[in-house]
Amino acid sequence: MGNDSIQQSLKLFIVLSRAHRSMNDVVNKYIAKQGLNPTEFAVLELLYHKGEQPLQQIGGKILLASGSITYVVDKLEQKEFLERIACKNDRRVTFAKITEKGKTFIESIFPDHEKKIDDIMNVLTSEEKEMATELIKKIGYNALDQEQK
Amino acid sequence: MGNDSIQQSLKLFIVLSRAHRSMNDVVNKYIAKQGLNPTEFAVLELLYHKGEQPLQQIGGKILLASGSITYVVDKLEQKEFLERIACKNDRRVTFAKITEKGKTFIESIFPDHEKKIDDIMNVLTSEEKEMATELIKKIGYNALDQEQK
DNA sequence: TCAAAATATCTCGAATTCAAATTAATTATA
DNA sequence: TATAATTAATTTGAATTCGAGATATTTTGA
Repeated sequence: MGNDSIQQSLKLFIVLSRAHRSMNDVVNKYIAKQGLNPTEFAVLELLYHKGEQPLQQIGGKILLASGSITYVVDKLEQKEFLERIACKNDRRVTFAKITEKGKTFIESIFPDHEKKIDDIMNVLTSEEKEMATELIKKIGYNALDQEQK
Repeated sequence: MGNDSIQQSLKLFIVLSRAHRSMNDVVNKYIAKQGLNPTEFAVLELLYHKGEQPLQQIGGKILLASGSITYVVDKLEQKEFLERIACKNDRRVTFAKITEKGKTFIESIFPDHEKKIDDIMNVLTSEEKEMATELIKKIGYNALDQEQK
């Protein structure tokens, strides 16, 4: 009945939470082994794939508070994986740009990173992955809607 | 091909991550409105449903480092939602036990909390929820296995 | 055109989380 | 027993993350 439906929902909530945690633990463990924390990796990946970005936009894309960006970018700059570049037109803005050293680094770890994720997901058939993606997407969009309210 | 399969896996990974985030944002926002942080809520819920627990076991069940437990339990004790009780047999151990005030509090917010989750999940039919649960469970277990390696 | 208000961006300090060190108890063995 | 080694539990301090404030720019309207 209506009550069963709630129980189903709660169970799905818990299962999704646990899966996400386990999944992330695997990925983060590998990233940590490379000497990065998950946020640093996310920023570096973004700069590698999308090119140089204003700090502000980095925050928007990986959903990070602006204060955290300063800190993460500091770290990556110390490691010489990126450089800060002042914007000429707008003195409020600073760009972050991946360095050659950073590029080389990420290219050395990315294949294994993808393999880890594929190893996790390949417990499902191609059709199952398709279906899971669709169902979870619905949940995600609906949650976003609920958030507005 | 093999390459498509990887793309499928990566996509599923991202979709699951985003859904988890949106879902949690909804739930956490409600919890924050009640003056708790997510960890505090998790601890209180555990004590409410499972009875008094040694601090150590709280950490095990909600996957929290022992140092974090001390902090969270301090907070909840200040709010008078739980009390520390020394163990008689083993002087190393401290129990956390929910107080009447804590019980009353959680009973006042739990129905709405469950409703939020149900609202999110009910974008799926009962059959879809069943299927999503099974698929995600597989992913979660497999990730746990990968973690061992 | 200039001043005030609104907007955008970044950094600093507070809050949260975690890892390492500390303390206590148990077990093994001399 | 008594001592040392192992195991268990907690707290302290460091690392990370976030929210509020400081600074720079743009826009509005007098």
